[in-house]
Amino acid sequence: MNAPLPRDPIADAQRNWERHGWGDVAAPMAAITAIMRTQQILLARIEGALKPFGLTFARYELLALLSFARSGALPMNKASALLQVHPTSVTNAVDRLEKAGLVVRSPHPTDGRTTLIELTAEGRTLAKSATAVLNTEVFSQSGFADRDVNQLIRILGDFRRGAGDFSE
Amino acid sequence: MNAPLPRDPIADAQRNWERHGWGDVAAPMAAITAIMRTQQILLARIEGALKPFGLTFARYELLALLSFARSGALPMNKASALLQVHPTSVTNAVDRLEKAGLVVRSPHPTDGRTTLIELTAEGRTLAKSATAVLNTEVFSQSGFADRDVNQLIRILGDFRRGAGDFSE
DNA sequence: TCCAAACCCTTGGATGTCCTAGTATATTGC
DNA sequence: GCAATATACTAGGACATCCAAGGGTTTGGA
Repeated sequence: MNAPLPRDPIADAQRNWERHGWGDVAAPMAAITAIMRTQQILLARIEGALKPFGLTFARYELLALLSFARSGALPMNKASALLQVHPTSVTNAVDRLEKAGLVVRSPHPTDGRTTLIELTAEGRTLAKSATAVLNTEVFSQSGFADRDVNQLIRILGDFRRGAGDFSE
Repeated sequence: MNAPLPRDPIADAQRNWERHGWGDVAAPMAAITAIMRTQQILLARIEGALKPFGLTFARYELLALLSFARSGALPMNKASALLQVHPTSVTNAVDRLEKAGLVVRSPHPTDGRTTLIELTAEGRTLAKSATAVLNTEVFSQSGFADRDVNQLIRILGDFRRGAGDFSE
């Protein structure tokens, strides 16, 4: 989009932190800010790749999750837990996916409180195509060295475990 | 919020990718998904720490940026470039900060197109307090090991440079 | 048995991000 | 000098996320 900046703004921020007497937390501040910016860049790439399918990342994630479920269906609360987003975000995504004919809501057979989300044939097909494009256009050219990918998986895995995401 | 999941959902996704014949991109997919989730966790912590100040992270970042500017003022387009967000996002943040009396818009002395954002005394004080809290409550207990922090800075720095953020 | 507590999903509201367009001001080039 | 192009900011709209609250369904203990 924009021309590259002459200097790394996050490295500058780190120097500012040090200069103002917060040297002991300047590095974690910089790491966290870098994660924020990296997420923003990656999300933009992903959304760009999904746009031709009329999907956003949030909706794609839900489709992909369903496509890996044995029956192609999951309770909404389970989807919320696995995607680690607020239940209302799932409601929102399902509303739009349903309107697009990619999923259907159906009542849970034994628990009246629960709603199942089910992939339609069209939804399953679209998920497959979108995954192929994401894989070839985004994930296969992530811009991370192979060694670094494994480092990231390990470091962020430790972090997420520490944050209480999973106990494994 | 929620109880920890029994297993890491991202590791599961990685296995699903491999099982479906996308083994060559399963690792980058997992790393990218982990970045997304980590960002979400960190953002929630930061927003929580800033809430008592009536600030969001977006608004805090702008205040912090201004507080490091020599004159305590910056053109909006410069802020947009340094924070690496869309100009309309800066407009939005400035609207709210101005309404809260933390910054003021003023015309650029020589360029009629440009608007300067300037910290008020109150804004400068609040930025200082908020920074202190963020440092002690979030950055100093990031949950990353020191070694990992440096790894992250290096890996994500390489990535951002490769993505065209800066040329340095 | 029966009511309170727990759980599930949805609605409505606040924010943030981006995109597209529109208005105003500068710069460029002929 | 003036028209065409580039820049800067803002208005309006689409989406996503979270929180708070409300209504229906289950569960569990008195």
